[in-house]
Amino acid sequence: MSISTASKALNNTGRMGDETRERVKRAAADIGFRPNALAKGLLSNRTFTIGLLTNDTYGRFTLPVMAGITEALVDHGVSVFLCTIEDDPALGKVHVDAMLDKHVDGIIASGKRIDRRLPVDLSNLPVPVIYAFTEGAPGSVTFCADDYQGAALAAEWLQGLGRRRIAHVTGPESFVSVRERAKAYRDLAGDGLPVMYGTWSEAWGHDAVAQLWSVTGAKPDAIFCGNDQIARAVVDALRERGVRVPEDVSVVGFDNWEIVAAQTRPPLTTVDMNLKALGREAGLTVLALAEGRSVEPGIRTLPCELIVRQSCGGSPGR
Amino acid sequence: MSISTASKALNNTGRMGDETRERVKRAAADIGFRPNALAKGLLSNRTFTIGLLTNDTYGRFTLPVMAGITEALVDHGVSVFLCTIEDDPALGKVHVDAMLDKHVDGIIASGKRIDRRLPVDLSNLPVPVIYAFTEGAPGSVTFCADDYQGAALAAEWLQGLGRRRIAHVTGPESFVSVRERAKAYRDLAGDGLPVMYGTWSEAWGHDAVAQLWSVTGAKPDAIFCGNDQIARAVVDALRERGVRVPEDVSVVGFDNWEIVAAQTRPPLTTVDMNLKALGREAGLTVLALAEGRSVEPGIRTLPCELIVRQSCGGSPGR
DNA sequence: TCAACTAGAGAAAAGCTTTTCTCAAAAATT
DNA sequence: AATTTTTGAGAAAAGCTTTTCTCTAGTTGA
Repeated sequence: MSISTASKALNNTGRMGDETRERVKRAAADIGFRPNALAKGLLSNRTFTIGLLTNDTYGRFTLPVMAGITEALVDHGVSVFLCTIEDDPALGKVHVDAMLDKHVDGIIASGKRIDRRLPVDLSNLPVPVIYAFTEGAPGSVTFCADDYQGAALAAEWLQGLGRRRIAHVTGPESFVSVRERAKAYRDLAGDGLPVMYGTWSEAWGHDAVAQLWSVTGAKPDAIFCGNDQIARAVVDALRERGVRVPEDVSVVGFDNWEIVAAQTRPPLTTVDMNLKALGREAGLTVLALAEGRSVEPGIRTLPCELIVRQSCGGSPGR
Repeated sequence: MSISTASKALNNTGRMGDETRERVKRAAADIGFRPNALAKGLLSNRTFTIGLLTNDTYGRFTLPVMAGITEALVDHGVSVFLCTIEDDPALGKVHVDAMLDKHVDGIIASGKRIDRRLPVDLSNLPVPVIYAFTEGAPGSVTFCADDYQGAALAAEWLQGLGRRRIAHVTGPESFVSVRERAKAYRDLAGDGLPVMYGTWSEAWGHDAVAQLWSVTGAKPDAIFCGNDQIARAVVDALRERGVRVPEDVSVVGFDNWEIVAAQTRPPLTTVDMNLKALGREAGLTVLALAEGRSVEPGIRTLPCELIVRQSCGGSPGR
């Protein structure tokens, strides 16, 4: 039995007797034969391997993205190198070089905010690069969540519940996401209340509540928070003041970070950016590029989703 | 110029004139030549690639371990496939098969508790397997944190601060880690107070405080918690009751999960399991095995470390 | 001046698959 | 029965490096 015949039998290519083909397959199964992906890759220029580059050390955003990528690609036999670079250009280069040496089929760059680049040059690489939840190079394919739509979802939900004096306590104005969310808030629910910019910390959530409740006059009946950590602190601060959530004030978070949103009392109604779906899209896109299919460049915005828990009142159906 | 001469020049092997060697190197640098790792791997049976298998979807434990592995191995040119399998044996097999096809140099299995196996058979694999923060097969190399020592660290710290009535609020007794920590607590500080087993949730932390403060008589002057989430809830519950932390009661957590420990008010003094160091050791060990060096099998226990913040009083120097 | 070495460079094989080409034998056609 | 066609299988090359072996030309010593 020649090697080439065996190869053809296993790949269902070439022409040969059914009996021979079956015999080869059985024998291969018997000895537990596994084709060497290295040899295959050497020949086909496909390694069924991609690299995921990120500077999100905690994995807050990258892990869901990664889960999506893996979910989409595992069926295609693709494995993922995860490379965490801590805003260190040298480390970034080392990892990218290692990935290129290993002939990854493509690279997905990810991060922790959509208006910052990774500290590494990914232009003119011999493999396709796509960006997910990080700023992409001009002319590249970039996936990100629709902050405006997500914030609108929150604002509309609060209004649908009858809330009229809605405050917005959010992160630093330097973030594009913050500005987008604030814009949606102002367009839909910003009736006179100024947006309160701060930091992404619980401390800021406490502070903000203190500020809101220190002034005389009507208090907000809802607070839309820039992320779940702020929302959690807001809920805690309100409770400490004897303000009931959700009876007196509804609170909405952003991110749907289970670990925070579900542990808050009451659990947070919050906006989910669908990072897993984003990862899936990114994975399928990089695969398409790796296979030579052409993909329209540009920024693809994926819709957010409102996860209804108990911090607003209302129920999933409204 | 022949290919073999070039190869020898670049690898500093063979004998040839210095001038020739330099010329080759310069030319290689000029055209940006990168040796193909696939071809190299085909020949040497080393791919400089390892797989990290885990069922810890949130990455709470796996990400620090991964960071350690990467840190230790990136200098050796090793890249890491991260495969998250959600307690799904079929998915596990798919990932392991994909890794074997790609001829990883080794596999590190990790998880979210040290007394559970991953739902996938890693025995009799053609590559070395080592276990980090998950239960290993008999005769394997396993790394884990020293729960007893870590808990002892906490207990001794509290005693050193003059605390005498120390309570222990922890997770489910079914966890080996819980039992180990409770043992250390009882050996060192369990003067009559029963260990309070519960769940790994903030709700349980609140409950436990309610229980402790509902009985008449002397209250604890310190609470050693089984993880940071419980500790956080304990601190919150105490504050809500008007009990001052750390003046009236000292609280110690476990895990040093920054996201929780640092956001708690006051920030938590807590036990760090040094998962990054654990990852480093695991990485170096799997590399050693891949290189054919022999490694003593058994369970390697790495010491924990106390991270002093403000929930106990005291200062890093005591 | 000739023999024996040595230095430097190239040729070839190995590692594992897939694919294309070739070839022999069997089947079908005239 | 002879020729063409089809079928099944093997040989060889390609993909990229490294390593071992071979060979030529130049050098050294007698």
